[in-house]
Amino acid sequence: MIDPNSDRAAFQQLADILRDAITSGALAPGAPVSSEERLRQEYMVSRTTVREAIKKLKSEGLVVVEAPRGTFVRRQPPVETVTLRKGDNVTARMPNPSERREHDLPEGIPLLVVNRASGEAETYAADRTRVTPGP
Amino acid sequence: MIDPNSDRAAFQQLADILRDAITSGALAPGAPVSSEERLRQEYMVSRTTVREAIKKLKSEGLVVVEAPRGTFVRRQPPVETVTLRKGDNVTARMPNPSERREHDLPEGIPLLVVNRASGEAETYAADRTRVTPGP
DNA sequence: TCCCATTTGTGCGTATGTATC
DNA sequence: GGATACATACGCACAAATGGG
Repeated sequence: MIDPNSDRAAFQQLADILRDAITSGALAPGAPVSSEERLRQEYMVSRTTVREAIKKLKSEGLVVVEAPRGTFVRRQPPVETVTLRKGDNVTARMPNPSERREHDLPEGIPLLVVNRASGEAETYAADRTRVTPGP
Repeated sequence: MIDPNSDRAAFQQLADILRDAITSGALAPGAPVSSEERLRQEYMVSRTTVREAIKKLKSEGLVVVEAPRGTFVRRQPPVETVTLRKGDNVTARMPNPSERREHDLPEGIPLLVVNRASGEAETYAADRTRVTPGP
């Protein structure tokens, strides 16, 4: 499963395996990912390697870690729509810690920034928001 | 500088210190961040702790690591504008590895996904793109 | 060209704390 | 209370790439 002699790092290979399982649906939203210890045994790597892989998936927004319950495939929350008016624009970036608290954002979820023509900026959790042009 | 007895983890405290330096402008875009070894000595923590802090800032899009040259404060690339038409919508998420390669995205930079009314989806590097409603 | 110091990447082990079950 | 599981933090080692002399 994992080739220590590959030029691709072991933790990357493990992340790839788990990512495939998630995106293919083999691991459904809400499903638990094997514990660090189980993954360590199954793939014959160190716990460090397992944790690096999990951290990668977390940064991609694919899993949430609920210590010490376990690691789970992210569920998709319902999406709300924000409407753009003329002169507005939208960008996205990663939130700072204060913004993460404010929006209750898990790691790996970007912030949608809506800059209104008035000069004010509104921020939204990207996993819960869709932006459309005004009617 | 770093309080080992604080309830805030050491690596978080270090990330906070470096983040402040960057957002305040004390560390300008393009400027090198001290090496892991220097930070380790300066703040009296392990290399693991330093690396956790750097990884945090990377996931926030604040720094780029150019091994083995060093770690640098991110420069802001020029921004291009994408126009939304009626029936389109925009979301954002973190890219998968293939998308990161395709757009040459550093870590910590989200992907802007423009879903056209036609059903096609376009993706853009969030740090180089601004989306506006059509005329 | 070659050597060397620097720096980051990766991986191992270990230990302690804390929250959940 | 005990077992499990994740968070944090320390140590060490080697590889690979860069840059200077």
